[in-house]
Formats: sequence, C-alpha cells, structure tokens
Amino acid sequence: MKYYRRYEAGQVVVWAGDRMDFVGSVIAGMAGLTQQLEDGRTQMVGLLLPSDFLGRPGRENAAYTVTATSDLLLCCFRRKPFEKLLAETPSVAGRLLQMTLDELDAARDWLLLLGRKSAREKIASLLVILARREAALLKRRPEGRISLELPLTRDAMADYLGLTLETVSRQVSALKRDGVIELDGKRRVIVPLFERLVTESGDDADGGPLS
Amino acid sequence: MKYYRRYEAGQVVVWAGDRMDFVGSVIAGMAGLTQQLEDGRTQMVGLLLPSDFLGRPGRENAAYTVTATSDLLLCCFRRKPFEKLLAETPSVAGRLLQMTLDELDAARDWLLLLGRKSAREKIASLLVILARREAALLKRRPEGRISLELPLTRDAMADYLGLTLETVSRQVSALKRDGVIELDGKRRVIVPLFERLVTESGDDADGGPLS
DNA sequence: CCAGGACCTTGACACAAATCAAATGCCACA
DNA sequence: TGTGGCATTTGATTTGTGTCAAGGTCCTGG
Repeated sequence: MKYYRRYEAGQVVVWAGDRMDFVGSVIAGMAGLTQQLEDGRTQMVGLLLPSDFLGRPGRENAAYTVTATSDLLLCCFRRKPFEKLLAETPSVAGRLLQMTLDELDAARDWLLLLGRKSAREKIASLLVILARREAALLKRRPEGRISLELPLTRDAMADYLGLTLETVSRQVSALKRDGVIELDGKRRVIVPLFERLVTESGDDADGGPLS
Repeated sequence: MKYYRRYEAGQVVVWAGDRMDFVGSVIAGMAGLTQQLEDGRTQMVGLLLPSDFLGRPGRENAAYTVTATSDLLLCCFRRKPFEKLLAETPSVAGRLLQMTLDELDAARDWLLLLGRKSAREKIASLLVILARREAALLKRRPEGRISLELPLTRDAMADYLGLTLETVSRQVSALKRDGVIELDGKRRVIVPLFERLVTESGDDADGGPLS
C-alpha cells in the first residue's frame, strides 16, 4: 500500500487533467504546482517541500501540473485505500484538515505577495519563506547569518513570483549589490543578516509562533 | 448554540489578530477577507458568498480582517461546541475538509489571476466568478445574456484584484465601451453574451462540471 | 432646493517591470 | 582543448498600470 517514487529535477510528476490514482507526501526535494492560461502564461500556485501533502482525496484527475524543481522523493499511497483510511480514521482526517488549512493560509499570504509587493520584495519574501520552512523542520527559527539552498531555476522563481526571469535576475543582482544576500554558486544563498531580509520582504510579521 | 449575526455594508466582522470564538457560514450578502502590509497596502484574500464557511476551527485569533462588502447575514456557532461536534462527527469533518479543499482551489485560481492576468482580464474574471457562483446556487450554468449584482465598491474590487481603483474604473469603462458589458446603475451589470466575457477573462476553461 | 459627502470617472504624467536583444559563464562531452 | 547547449546576466526600449489631480454623479439631510 505504501511505496516510493523518485523524480529527477525537471521531470513532470503529473499533468493537469491526467488521472491520478495516488496521493503522497514529499520526503526530500521540492516540487511545484503549476497552472497555465492557453496562451502559455504560467503561474506556480504551490510549492511542495518535505512533509507537504500531494493530491486530493476524492478527486480522480489532477487539477494542476506537478513538476519536480529539484530531485524529488515521494512517499505514496494508492488513492482508494487512502480514502478508505481517511473515512475510517478521524485522527487522519483531522490531521489532513489541519494541513489543508495551513496550505490555505500559505496560499493567502501568497495572494498578498502577488497582488501588492514589488519585484524586490517578492524575491526577499521567497527567500524568507524558504529559510523559515527549512528552519521549521529543525524546530528552529531563522536569525542572524544563515545559508540556504535555492532548488529553483530563475525561470521557476519567475513563475512562482509572477515575474519574468529577467526581472528575477536583476533583483537578485540588486539584493547582492546591496549586501542583503551573497551568492555561493548559482543555487546557494548566504544571508548575512536574516532580519534585514525580512525588512526587505515588506511584511514585518515575525513568522508566527513555532507552533 | 446556533444563532444569527447581521452586519451592514462596510462593517467589520472581526479584525485580524482579535479573538474570535465563533465560526459561521454566510446566509446572504458578501464579505471579504483582507490582509495588509504595515505601510497600508491592502489585498483581499478571500470572498465569502452565501454557503461559504467563516473561521478556522482550532484557532483562537482571526488571521484576517473580515469586512462585510454588502449587507450580510451570518449563521454562527460558538467555536468550542463546534470543535467538539467536529471531533465527534466524521461526516461534518469530511464536509469541512471538502469545503476547505474547494477554497484552496479557488485561492490557487486567484494566484494565477494576480500573477499573470492583465487588468482587463482581471475584471472580466471577477465578473465570471460572481456569475458562476450565483448560478451554482441555482444549480445552473451561466450562458447567453445574464444580469448580475456587483456587491462591491470599486475600491473593494481593486483590493481584490491587486489593482488601483482608478485602473478598475478605466477597465470597467473600456469593457462597457467595447460592448462586453452594460451597466444598470453602479452596481448591476448586464452581460449580453456570457461566452464573450469568458473569452475576455483569459482562461477558456468551461468552469468544470456542475458537481 | 441646495449643500455636503461618498463614490466614481477621466486626464496627464511617471515609473516599474515587460519585452526584445546580446553577451557571458558554465558544464558535459567529443 | 575545444564545442555546443543551457541558464543566467546585462543593456536598450516599450508599455501597462500607478500616481496625482480635477471634475462629475448621485444620494441624503437640512
């Protein structure tokens, strides 16, 4: 009933509209949920990091295209048995409800970002979120000097932030020039002072309790 | 345990951060969930229409400010008893999970709108959504000539669409000039051909099954 | 009937980000 | 050691939307 699936960076896990008869959760790596208009404009609408849930119980066909943005390891269950488990085990249903509500909150924060933030604030916000997510797995809170993995191409970042890849590149360069971040290769970012990055992100919320 | 609350257009139901010890569902009217950056930039992150659920079980304090955008009638339950009911009645929990998943899908469609659509497409999309929601309550599918209520000020529309109220006004005028819509007063919109409006909205999806 | 205010529309101009176009760096592989 | 391919950076220019400002419409209450 439980099994693993592995994908390389760039591989598609499922296409929007295709039948999907498993659900799963991310063990390692990162995946993006993507929507498109017919003329090709693309928006990433979800970022799946380790511990995130993939799939929707009670739905036959995937609503979004899921792509591995880095090498990805999923822990999967066949959908039907999982739905049975869900119906029979209130604690599992309750857990899934809480996770879904958290995702909804995250999506709503993202609405604020897409609707009202400048390009520079968007980039800073993305880095803040990745840092917080990474720290949360270790039950820590990011502060001071930190280093973080950026398992996304400029293009994927642009799709996530509602920008073009040129604008992403320019703003990353600008943040580097202003000393907010340093780059170690293309995919590792050093943040000399996390609090500075949070200021640049526009929202001064402290990231909430460590739940 | 169950009771009603009534609000006038413009009234605040709860402020973000305030204690909220009830949950509820919308009977009539419309409400908006709103987020803000400290410098005052505002983004509406949810639109509550009749049948929508308000509040989050297991959370003491409201995450968003809720404002009635038109006269509003809520059916409310005290939060604690509701949480007890939720824990004891799997069918209620299941129903709430489905509703939350639907809201998440709606939020994700909204991400695409905010990230990638032009101002004109945003306005058209909002009208399409309102028309579909109104029709769905009557188990119908909008087509041909339709008329719909617009229980939002230009300012609220701007907050929802990630635009300024001036741009909203200009684009509404442009859609009228191009014959896509007609106005009957400030708050009632006639759509001579719904399919045309859908084309203007950018996504050619047919709105899915009538579920 | 007029005054005041809330909401909306329109115009002129500014600016952030998109678009179009090269150039550069980097890595795998012959 | 070179070569081709790909992601990224940088530059020049355009454009859609924001900003600032003025004027209009409609409703309410004196």
